[in-house]
Amino acid sequence: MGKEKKYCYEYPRPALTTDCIIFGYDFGELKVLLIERAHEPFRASWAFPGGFVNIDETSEEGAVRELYEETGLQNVFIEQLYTFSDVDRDPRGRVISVVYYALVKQSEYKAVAGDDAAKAKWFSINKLPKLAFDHEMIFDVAIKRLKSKIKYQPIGFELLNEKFTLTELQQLYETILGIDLDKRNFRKKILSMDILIKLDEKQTNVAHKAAWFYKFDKEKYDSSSLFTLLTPK
Amino acid sequence: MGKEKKYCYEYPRPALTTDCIIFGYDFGELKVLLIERAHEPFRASWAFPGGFVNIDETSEEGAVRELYEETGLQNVFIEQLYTFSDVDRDPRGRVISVVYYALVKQSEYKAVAGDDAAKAKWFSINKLPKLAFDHEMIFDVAIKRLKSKIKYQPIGFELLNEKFTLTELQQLYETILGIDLDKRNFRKKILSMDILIKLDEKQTNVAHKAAWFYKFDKEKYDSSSLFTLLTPK
DNA sequence: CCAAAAGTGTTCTTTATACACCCATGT
DNA sequence: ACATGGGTGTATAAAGAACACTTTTGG
Repeated sequence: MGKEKKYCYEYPRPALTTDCIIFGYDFGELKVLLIERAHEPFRASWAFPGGFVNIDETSEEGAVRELYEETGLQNVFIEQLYTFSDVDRDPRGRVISVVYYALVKQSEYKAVAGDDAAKAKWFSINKLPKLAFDHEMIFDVAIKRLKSKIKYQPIGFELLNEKFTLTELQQLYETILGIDLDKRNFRKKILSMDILIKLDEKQTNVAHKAAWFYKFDKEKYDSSSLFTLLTPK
Repeated sequence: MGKEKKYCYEYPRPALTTDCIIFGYDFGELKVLLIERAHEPFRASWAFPGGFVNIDETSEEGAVRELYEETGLQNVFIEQLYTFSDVDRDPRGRVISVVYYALVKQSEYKAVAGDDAAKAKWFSINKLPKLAFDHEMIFDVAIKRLKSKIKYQPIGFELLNEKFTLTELQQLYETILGIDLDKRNFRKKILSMDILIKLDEKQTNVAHKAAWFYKFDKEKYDSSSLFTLLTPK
């Protein structure tokens, strides 16, 4: 009786799913969280977490829910990426997917691995396995968006801890953009934006001069307008 | 028999629609094309052209098809904007819409008014009527996207004729961005990008010095990387 | 000859880039 | 005392912004 087809319409309708590319950052590497699929199609393949959107929730609510169910993650930065609607993108039939991307703070990064419910695993974006469905295409769109977005919106903070050093922030930018940045110029620029708060706290137990911690000043950012970290090329 | 509900599924599915914000440019004004709705809900209200996506077409194909059916427009620049999925955005039930925006060349602008099939009408974006559904919200997203996009991608050309003068191009930018630009600086910048071809042709029958026509060099643009017309603020 | 828009360079200011040494801390 | 990464300033180059007059054309 679980297979009854009791929802009927005058015209055929596609199924609506949502997927989420979850970016994390660890040890100087940009990573994404993948789920090993338990069922056909693409059983045992890796895929971005996602699933069917309920009839009483928005696609974003669905993405947030699936994210929690499959990875245990909550309260992450999430934003709509693109809607994929190729007719043959899913062998089960017509399925369209509203895809989101999320950024996970380092403090929450570990939590995922500890979640026993899901077969979730972080992969460096340079060593991705073969992906299910059209998820390789989706990934390409996501990484491109992240690279371009980070240049003019301070979303980088979402991948670090609440408190971070300027060097950590710089390394994050270098990793995502794949380029080296000059330390003095980077600091000059990011500090001149006036969106960082220098905390009264330094690193401890480091075998070198301890760095000051900073945090992102969300209020100040929201009240200002956009900024640009790098001039677009 | 037209009302038979013969497409049945195990779980409820939202209906999938697509809408299209069509931007045009005329006499120094940025306009959008609206359709007067012939049926409930929102009968006699104005709305962006759109409709249900067929089961064998992508949302973009649906948008292109609806655009043609409702306005006669073909071969326009079109790009996905955002997917709207609020649970109560359509009184008929759960309907999600993958929304696109399109840019129409001036040479095709008139064609629309001549199409007798549709109750289509251009409205200045400063004098929009009340819109159906959540189309006011959709418009806000679209205009914001257009303003930000035009700063770093040469989509402005899609709103002019094949041949245009630099003054026309400048006025277009001024209209969309709502700011005045310096003539000499604008020309210096746009010409230095090397994406315009100066034609061997001038204006005729103008009561002032005739301006040279230019056209957009798509090949050169595609082979280069992004450019920036204005530094983001 | 008048009105209207086209076309054209230079100066100044702001922003970006390149670059090297001393400092604090743990081992 | 040494190895490690933290923190800082200045000079040069490039880009952006401000600004005014001459030219061409039709009426």
